[in-house]
Amino acid sequence: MSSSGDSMAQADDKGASRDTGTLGKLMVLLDLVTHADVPLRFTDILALANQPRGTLHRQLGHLVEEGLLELDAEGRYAPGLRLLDFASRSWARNEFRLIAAPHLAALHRETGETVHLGVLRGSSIIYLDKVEGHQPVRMYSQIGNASPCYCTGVGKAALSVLPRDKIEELLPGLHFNRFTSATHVNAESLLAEIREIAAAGHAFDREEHEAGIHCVAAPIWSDDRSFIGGVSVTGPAYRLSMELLQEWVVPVQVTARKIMDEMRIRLGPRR
Amino acid sequence: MSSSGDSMAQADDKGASRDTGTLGKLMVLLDLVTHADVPLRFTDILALANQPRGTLHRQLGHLVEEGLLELDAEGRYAPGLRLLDFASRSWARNEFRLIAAPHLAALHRETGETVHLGVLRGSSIIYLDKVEGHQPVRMYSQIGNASPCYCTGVGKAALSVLPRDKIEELLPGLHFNRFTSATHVNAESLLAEIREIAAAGHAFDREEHEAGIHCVAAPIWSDDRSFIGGVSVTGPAYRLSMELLQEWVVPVQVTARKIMDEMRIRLGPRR
DNA sequence: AATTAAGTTCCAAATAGTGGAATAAATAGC
DNA sequence: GCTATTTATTCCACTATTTGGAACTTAATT
Repeated sequence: MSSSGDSMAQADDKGASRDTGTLGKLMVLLDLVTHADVPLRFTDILALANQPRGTLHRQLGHLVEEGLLELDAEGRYAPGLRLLDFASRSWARNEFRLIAAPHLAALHRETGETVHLGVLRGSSIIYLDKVEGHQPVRMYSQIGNASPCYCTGVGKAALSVLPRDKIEELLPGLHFNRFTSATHVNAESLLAEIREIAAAGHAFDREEHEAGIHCVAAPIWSDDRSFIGGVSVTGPAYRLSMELLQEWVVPVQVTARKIMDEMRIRLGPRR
Repeated sequence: MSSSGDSMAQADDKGASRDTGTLGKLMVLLDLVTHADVPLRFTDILALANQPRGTLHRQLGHLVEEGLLELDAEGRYAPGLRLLDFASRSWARNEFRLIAAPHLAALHRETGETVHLGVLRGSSIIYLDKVEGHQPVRMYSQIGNASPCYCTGVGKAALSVLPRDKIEELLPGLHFNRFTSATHVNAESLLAEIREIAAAGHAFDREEHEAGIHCVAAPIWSDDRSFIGGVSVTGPAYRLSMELLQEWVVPVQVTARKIMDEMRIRLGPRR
């Protein structure tokens, strides 16, 4: 549940809003309401969205009518459940996840720790799958979550295989949020580590996103780098010592390799 | 995984499209692409959407740019991963689910079978949670899925507490899809069973949606009936005999009752 | 190389969105 | 219980976006 409230994991570039006309304006609103962690009243949204009252009112009305937002009896707006239906289909059909699933399970068996699969979207990592120990997992608590790329193992691994020009496009747009004392807070230190990761072929996260959580990750990419993600093994710092993290480097890399090999076969080599 | 491909679980009423202007048109497209079970090419969508080429092209472009759809190198459109981020937030914050979760777990412990929690949205049941045995659940395979109301235990239980006028609004819009030989295929037989269910306070599903699957469900509703859902225990027909189903009726009803009581406390009595 | 199909761009006309202001409804204060 | 104040909703002349037919470009096929 904890990491669910990461105050701001920008799902994509912010500033220069994309030119998607009416849709773009509505998506900004949807983002605003879904990223808040309590239902918002009309006036709250009015303040955040700076738009004229009339306009905002109609826009919210449309979003509600489409089931993307829900309006309760007390006049508060919350994310709508239609989003779940869309998402379940998006997830069920995702080819990358389907290919990776058995390899994640194998890695989980080998390490006994939680395994994550993530994809780079804009400057965020979207978690696509998770294999966790023992009890039934509250999956939505992690899957689908967008987390920043600069403070997660998968994120930093992904950045390490991003072409130079794409990195330079992305860096200026980052808003560094100091989650812990170990979080990167500027592009320079991040870039320096990215270079080390690129050379080593694996990334660590030592309590950069969440206190007490360690992680080791390896990147996954398509030949043309149009697709970039990563796989990681995560666990509590007291259990995943530096020695143990080091020990999982190869298994994680091997898993990433196997997934990439299978992608090349199933999705064709060029991409 | 199986029920994930239910060819058509209409997420809401079809025919008379709601008046949500530009957004409505785009949502129809998004629905179209997410409900297909393979990625669609431009021409495929052109045929399904009957819209002019130019218009469709721009609309798809906007959806892609916003991350709601993804366009691969071969020119095929698939659901976008941004949908996952929205959904994970929608799910994580859903109060009904949060309230129900411990009661579902208790029911699972008592019965040892799979427990589902669903909400009525339009003429579909959207599954909000699932507690399943043993191994880590592939949650998205069921959670978030929209299934028809007329052939699921939760769906029929929900209909049984829907006010008369709402039922009559809903029935004509239903498209009965014969999933098995036991599926209701017309409003009359459905309505007759709904009345029995209303009197009894519980619903059975005996292989109406999926062959070999039995289920017993009880409705959950807010005082003003603005919110309607249900809880169910599901399992293979060979194990859940008619006798055993009968035996779970009370536990399922008690669970529903407890959830409703807690909703009244936490969300206020009127709704 | 020619032919067909698939995808992309263009722009005047039609439509839908905008935003300020007025109205209505709900809350709080007296 | 009435008034003041905050909050939410409706209205409509003005403006911006969407529309859709056709022309154009690119890729695949014969």
